[in-house]
Amino acid sequence: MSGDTTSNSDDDRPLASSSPVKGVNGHLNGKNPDYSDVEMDDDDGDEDDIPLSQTRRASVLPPRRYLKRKKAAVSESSSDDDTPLASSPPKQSSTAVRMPGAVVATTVPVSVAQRNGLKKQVAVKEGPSDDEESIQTPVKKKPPRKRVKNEGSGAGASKPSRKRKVKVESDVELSDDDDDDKPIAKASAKKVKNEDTESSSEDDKPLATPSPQKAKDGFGEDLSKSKKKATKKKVEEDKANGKGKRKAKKEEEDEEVYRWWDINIKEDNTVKWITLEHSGVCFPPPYEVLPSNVKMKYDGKEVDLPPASEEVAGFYAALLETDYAQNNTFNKNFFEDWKKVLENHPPRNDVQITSFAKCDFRPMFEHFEAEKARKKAMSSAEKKELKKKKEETEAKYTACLLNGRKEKVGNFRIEPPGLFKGRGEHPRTGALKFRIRPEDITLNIGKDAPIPIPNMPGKWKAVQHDNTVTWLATWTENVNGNHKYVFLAAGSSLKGQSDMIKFEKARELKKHVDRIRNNYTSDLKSKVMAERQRATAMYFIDKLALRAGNEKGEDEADTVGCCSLRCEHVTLEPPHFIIFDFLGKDSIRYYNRVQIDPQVYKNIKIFKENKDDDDSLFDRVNTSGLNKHLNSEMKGLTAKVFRTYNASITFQRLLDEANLENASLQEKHNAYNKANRLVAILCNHQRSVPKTHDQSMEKMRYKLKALRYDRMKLRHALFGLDLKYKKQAKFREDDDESDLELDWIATHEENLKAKEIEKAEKRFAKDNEKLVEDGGKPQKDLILKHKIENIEREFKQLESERGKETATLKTSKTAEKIIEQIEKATEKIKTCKLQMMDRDEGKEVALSTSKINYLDPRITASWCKIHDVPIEKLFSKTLLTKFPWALEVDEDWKF
DNA sequence: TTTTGAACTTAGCACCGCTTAG
DNA sequence: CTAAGCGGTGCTAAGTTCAAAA
Repeated sequence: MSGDTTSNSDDDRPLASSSPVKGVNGHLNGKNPDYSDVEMDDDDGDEDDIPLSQTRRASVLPPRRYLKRKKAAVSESSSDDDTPLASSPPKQSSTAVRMPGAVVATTVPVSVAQRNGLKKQVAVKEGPSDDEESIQTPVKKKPPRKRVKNEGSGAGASKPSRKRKVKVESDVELSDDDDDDKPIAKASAKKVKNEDTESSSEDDKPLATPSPQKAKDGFGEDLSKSKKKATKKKVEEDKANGKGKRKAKKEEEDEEVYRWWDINIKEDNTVKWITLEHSGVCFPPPYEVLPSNVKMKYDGKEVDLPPASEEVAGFYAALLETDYAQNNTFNKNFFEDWKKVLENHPPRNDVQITSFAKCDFRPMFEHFEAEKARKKAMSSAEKKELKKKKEETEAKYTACLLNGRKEKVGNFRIEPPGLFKGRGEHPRTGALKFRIRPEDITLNIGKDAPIPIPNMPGKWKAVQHDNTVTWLATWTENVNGNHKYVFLAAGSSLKGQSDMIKFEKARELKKHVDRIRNNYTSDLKSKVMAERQRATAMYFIDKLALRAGNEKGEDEADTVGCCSLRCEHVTLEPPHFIIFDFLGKDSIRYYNRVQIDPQVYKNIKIFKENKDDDDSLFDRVNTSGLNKHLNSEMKGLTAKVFRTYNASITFQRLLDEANLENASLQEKHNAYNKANRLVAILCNHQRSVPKTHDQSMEKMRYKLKALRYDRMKLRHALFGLDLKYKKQAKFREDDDESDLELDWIATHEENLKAKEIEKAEKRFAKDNEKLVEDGGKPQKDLILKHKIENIEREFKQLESERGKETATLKTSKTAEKIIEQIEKATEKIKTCKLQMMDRDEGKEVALSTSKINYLDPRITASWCKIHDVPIEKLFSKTLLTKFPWALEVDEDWKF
């Protein structure tokens, strides 16, 4: 651990971010210390023009950002003195960094008009290539982008999305034709049944399943072909050496496995399916009114709510004991929306509800709790029965028919109504999420497929047949106007294919990454502001795996990513450190202090000059421009590919680096998890510390101490046998024991005694039971008493030995035996310590996110083969079904 | 252009059922 | 056998990306 800063600034690997530690704070601050230094190594004196363009200050900011930031507990650290750069612009910048051409600009707040004038100067000044960009004005008007998506209810029925040009059949055929001589056809809908070998399936391109495959399978090009061969070979091998058997068996269970990965996947798969049949979506059951004795109170009086408003009240009541109920925004939004419902469905007993504070939802809450308890208390048979019923009603929704093959559907259950649970400081959190009806839902389904009947009264909003998209149903959620979709499950071929394409794209980046890095490294010194900023942003995206960072609207939580970073989110610390502190996706805090390239350091300093805290750091960069540029570096490259690439390549490297010669299974597993964890830290995948964490740490600490105690006793006993051992270093008291205070020992021995006694009593009782059962009579109580007395005596003895270096063991042993035990104890202590550290370090790191989304599963699969680890140890069942395409790689496969 | 829309991936958390320690 | 603790899953929010609309 530790590695706070960046021990490894090796150029080509992501900086290990210091774990998401909180505190740290080693900000040296002080006023711009060594500027000279920074300047120094700058061979190109091109600074001057940069700041210039920089000077315009934003100004247009909606004040809210500012306020908001202030609140956001995040940036406490970076108070005034740490940020010498940002705060008082003119003062420093003008003096410290002198830039001839720019003086005017920097010292004087520049108006638009001036800017234009300046621009000219600037351009001239630094060499020929100055371009428009460097001058351009309105830096940062933050687009008051307000997405007023709203009530999706509008009429605008569904025109078959106007997405990418919808390629249609003709197109399909086309691609078919040209790119394959032969194999495609055969490859197409090959259903591999258990024993079905290649040879046989070779020719029976089953027309049964609509020949569709052709359309989309068929990858492209070189790569695909060789790859396919490889896979095939592999399969044969497996069969040969017996693994085949296992596989065959598995497949038997699944009936047919569609091995789409044996077929070439086209990168351009605009057409997603040829035929599609499904049963639509499953609506939640209607609201059931509460028993008449359960009523909320208003101002102490019971309120008789009609179902509609009772339901909403219930949504809130259920959350009474959660943090949501402590959140003012949440309460406000809920109450406002609830009042709207109340207007149309007022209490039947004429209570006027106007004050949130007077509402008492407790009775409802308690009723829910009771219900929960009741459910929990049901016999397991009843539970099973219930579960079975549910499964039956849902059965038809769980799968669909895609190109004639059965595929699992993902989220076929329509989200029940409730209160919107926005994360972080979401302005809309707590708002009422309406019940979705068929009228809200657009279905997407094959032309010839029967149109499903909704399981609640109503008619679909629309039914379309767009085979260029993968969703089965969609609706617009009322709170934020976001679109929701029903997609296939993660294990489906469609998802699998795009997953595989994703990782292949990331692997492709390997071939270009050196070049791209060279390019942006030299762009770090570009005279064009926009390029310089872009290069700097790319540096962060690459080295730190930051997200792209789109602009966000006013009615969303204030979170940022790379492009949307504001000055307040980064603090420079001489000589070459930067501290990031901002809220990212899901309002998860990203805190990282890292050493950065001196040029980047210098750039950031420049970018921050003359800006306010709430001004955009990269005012000339946005995600679409960035991605456009990335795409020009490599086809299909976007910011997120870097995350995938860096996560996977790092993972591969870490695994390769681990020395696992004759390691135990457990050790291998640990090594794997460690690599996984480092990646998770890189990607800042956090989780909230488990509620029981402190407690379980405490337990482990105690256990550790107890182990130390045991070893101490053993040592003492050894000395009792022969003092010569006392001289040997390995039996000397080590630090481990130094914290065994007498107090603690006393308590511990007390505990041990209590346990012993309890055990004795239990055994006594049990023995008696047995005796009675066998027709005998129970032992006398006296026996137990004796036993207990014995124990007491034992512990008296221990007590007398406290603080002394003597010990009597219960059973006398030889020195060898004791030594052996000591060694064992030492080992145990070590393991326990490791376990503790592991647990503690991992308490806020979520491993699963990277496993599911960022780590190429083939890395794991091949690693398992190399190290003979059953993959089930590392991949859960869902992961295994998600990655069937990855499990067959051979062991020399590398990301 | 810039903004909005659409579609798809990525994310953390609550809850549940299965182990596992006791 | 029971309670606790844990990983796995379902849920749905919150991102990214690309392309059409304004």
